[in-house]
Amino acid sequence: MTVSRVINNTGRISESTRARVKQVMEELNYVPNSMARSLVKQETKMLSLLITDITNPFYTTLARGAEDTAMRNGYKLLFGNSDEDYAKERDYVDMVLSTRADGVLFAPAGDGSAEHLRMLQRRNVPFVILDREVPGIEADHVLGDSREGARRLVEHLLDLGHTRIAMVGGRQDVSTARLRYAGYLEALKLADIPFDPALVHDVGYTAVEGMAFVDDLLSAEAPPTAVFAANNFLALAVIRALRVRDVRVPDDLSVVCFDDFGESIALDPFLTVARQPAYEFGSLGMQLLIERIQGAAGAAPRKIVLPSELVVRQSSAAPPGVV
Amino acid sequence: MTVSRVINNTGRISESTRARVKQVMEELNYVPNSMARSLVKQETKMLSLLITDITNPFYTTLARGAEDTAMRNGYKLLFGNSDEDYAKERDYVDMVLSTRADGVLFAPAGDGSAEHLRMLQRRNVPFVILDREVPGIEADHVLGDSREGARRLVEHLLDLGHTRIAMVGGRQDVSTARLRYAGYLEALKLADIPFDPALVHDVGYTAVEGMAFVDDLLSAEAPPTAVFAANNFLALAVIRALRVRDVRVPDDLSVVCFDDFGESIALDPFLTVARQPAYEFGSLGMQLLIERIQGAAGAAPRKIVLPSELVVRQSSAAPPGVV
DNA sequence: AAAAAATATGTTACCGATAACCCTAAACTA
DNA sequence: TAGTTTAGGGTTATCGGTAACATATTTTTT
Repeated sequence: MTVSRVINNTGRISESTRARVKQVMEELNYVPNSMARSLVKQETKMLSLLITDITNPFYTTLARGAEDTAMRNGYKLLFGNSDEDYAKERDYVDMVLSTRADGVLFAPAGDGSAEHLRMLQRRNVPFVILDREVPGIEADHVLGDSREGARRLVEHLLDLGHTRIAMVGGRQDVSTARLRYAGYLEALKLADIPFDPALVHDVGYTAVEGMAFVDDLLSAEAPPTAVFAANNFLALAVIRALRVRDVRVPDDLSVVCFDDFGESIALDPFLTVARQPAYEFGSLGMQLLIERIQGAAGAAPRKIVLPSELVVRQSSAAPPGVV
Repeated sequence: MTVSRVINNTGRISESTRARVKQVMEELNYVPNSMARSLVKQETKMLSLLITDITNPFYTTLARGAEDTAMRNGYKLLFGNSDEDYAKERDYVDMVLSTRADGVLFAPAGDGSAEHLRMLQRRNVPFVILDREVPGIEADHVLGDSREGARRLVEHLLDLGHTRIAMVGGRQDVSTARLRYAGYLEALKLADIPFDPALVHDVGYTAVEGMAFVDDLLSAEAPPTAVFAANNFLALAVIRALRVRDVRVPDDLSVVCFDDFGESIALDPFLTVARQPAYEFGSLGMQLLIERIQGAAGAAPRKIVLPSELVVRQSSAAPPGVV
C-alpha cells in the first residue's frame, strides 16, 4: 500500500520512506503491473485503433494523428488491421473486448461492421467511427466529403473536355464507395452527360488484381477518355493495367482518384487526386473519443465532415484530339 | 470455475451444462477479461513490436510480416513507434514492462538503446533485435547485410564510371549507418579510389531537413558525380535538395540508396536501391521470438543476416561526359 | 452389495494492485 | 494534563479469472 501511495503520489508519505521505497524500486527494477491496476480500477488507459489497410498511406498517416493525440492525453494506442475483412474485424473486436480497451477508433470494413459495432455498444465500449458510415449505427463520426470530392474530381475532368468518364468503384457495401459513386452521377447529371452503366465497374478498394474489365472499357465502341478511381490503390492498379496495354496517361486517358499518397514517399506526385486530411482524421477522431470517454461529450452523436482538396497534377489532361 | 472450464475446454463438463453456460454467455454478451486471466497465468499472449519510423515503408512492411506471424501463432501484436528518439523508446519499454508483454521485437534507435534492452533483460522479457545491432547486447538478431549491400551499391556506381562518390549517412551511433559507411570505404579501397572526407556527411536517418551541405558538395572544387544515401528517406531528401538547385538526376548526378519504397505505392520506381526483404525481417524475427518464448530455442543467441538485392533503376547512370 | 473408480461440479486461495477503513504516535488544543 | 488532531502508515477486501483440491453423484468392478 505504501508503495502504491508513492507511485501514485496519493495520501501522506514521509519524505524518508518515499525515498526508501524509490530506492528499493530501483534496486529491484520494479515496474508496476498495469493489469493488476486495471483490474481494480476498471480502466486500462489503452485505446484501440482499427484500420482496414495498414499498407495504405491514408491509414498510416491517420494512425499517426491518432497516436500523437492519444499519447498527449496519457493513453496508449493499440493498432489493428482488418484487411477489409469482416472475419478479421470480428476477431479484433473480440480482442478489444477482452483486453478492456477504454475506447476504440473504428474504421469499419463496411456495412457488415454494424454487427461488430453493436457488440461494442452492448458492452458500453465508447467508439468513434472513422471514414465510413455504417447504416443503423449511431455514433460519433469523422468522415470525408466523399460525394462532394468525387463530384469535384469528375467536374475537373468535364472541365478538361472529357465526356466519356469511366468509374472504378469500391465495394458497394462501403459508404464511401456509394457516396463517391453518387458524386460521380451527380457531376454527370449537372453537366447533362448521359450515364452509361457500361463505364462503371466496382471492385474492392484493395483489388489490385481483377483489372480485366479494362479491356472491355478500351475495346468498347465509344471508349472512355478518363477514369475516376474511387481510391488511390485502385488508381494505381488502373494505371498499371493501362501501361501493360500501352495506353499512356494522361495522353490517351486521364486518371484521377480519391486519396493522395504519402508526401514523404512520393518523389514525383503524378496523380490528380482529392486529397483527404488523413492526419486530422486520426487526431480529431481521437479527440472525440477521449472526450466521450471522459464524459466531456453530450449524449448526441457528433459528426465531423472534413473537406478534401482537389490537387491537380499530370495524370489528368484534355482528352486526345482536344486542345 | 465451471464457466472457466467451458471457455478453456479443460476438465470434464457435461454437454448439458456446457450448453447452458454457452447460452448464458451469449445472453449476457460475456467476454472473458484477459487481464484477470493474464494476472494469474503470468502470460499475456501479447507481443510488442517497436519500430523507429512508422512512416517508412521498410518498417510498415516489416510490421506486416511480424503481425502475420504473430497472428498465426495465437499472439496479439502491439505496435510502437520510437521516432528514432531514445526518450520515446524508454517510455515504450516502460509500457511494455507494465503491460507484461510476453516478448518484444525491438528495432533499436541506436547504440543508446542498450540501456533499454538491459531493462528488458533484467525483467526476463525475451526479445529479438531487428535491423540494428547494439554493442554490448547479446540477443537473437535479424539483420541486413549493410556493409555488403553498401559495397555493392558503390561498386555499381564505380562500374558506371563514377570516381567522386559522396555519401550521406545516418547517425554514427546506429550500427547500420556505421556498416554502410564501412561498405562505402571498402568499395573505394578495392577500387583504389582515394577517400575524401569532404564527400561524407552524416545526418539522421529521418533528417529530411538539414540538406544544406548539398551546397558545399556542389560548389566544391571537384564535386561528386554520384551520391550514396544510407537509406531511402535520405535519398529522397537529397534528390529534393538537388531539384531545388536545378541539378538533374541522373543526368548531372546519380543517386543510389539502401532500402526500397513500398512496391504497392510507387508507380514509377526511380531509385537504384539495395532492397532489403522487409517482410522477412518481421516474420523471421517474430518466429525467433516465439521460439524463444516457448523455450524452443537454445541458449545461444542466433543471428540471421538477410541479403539485400541490388535493384538498378534510372537514378544511376554514367557520370556526365562519359559514354 | 460394498468398494473402487470415474464423472461432474463446487471451494478456496491466489495473481498484484487499490479503495476504504483502521491504527499508532506525535503535535496541538483547551 | 487530558482530549483532540494530524501525520504516517498498516489491514482487509476486491477486481475476474484459474490452479489445486474437495465434494457429490453416478457407474463400474469384485
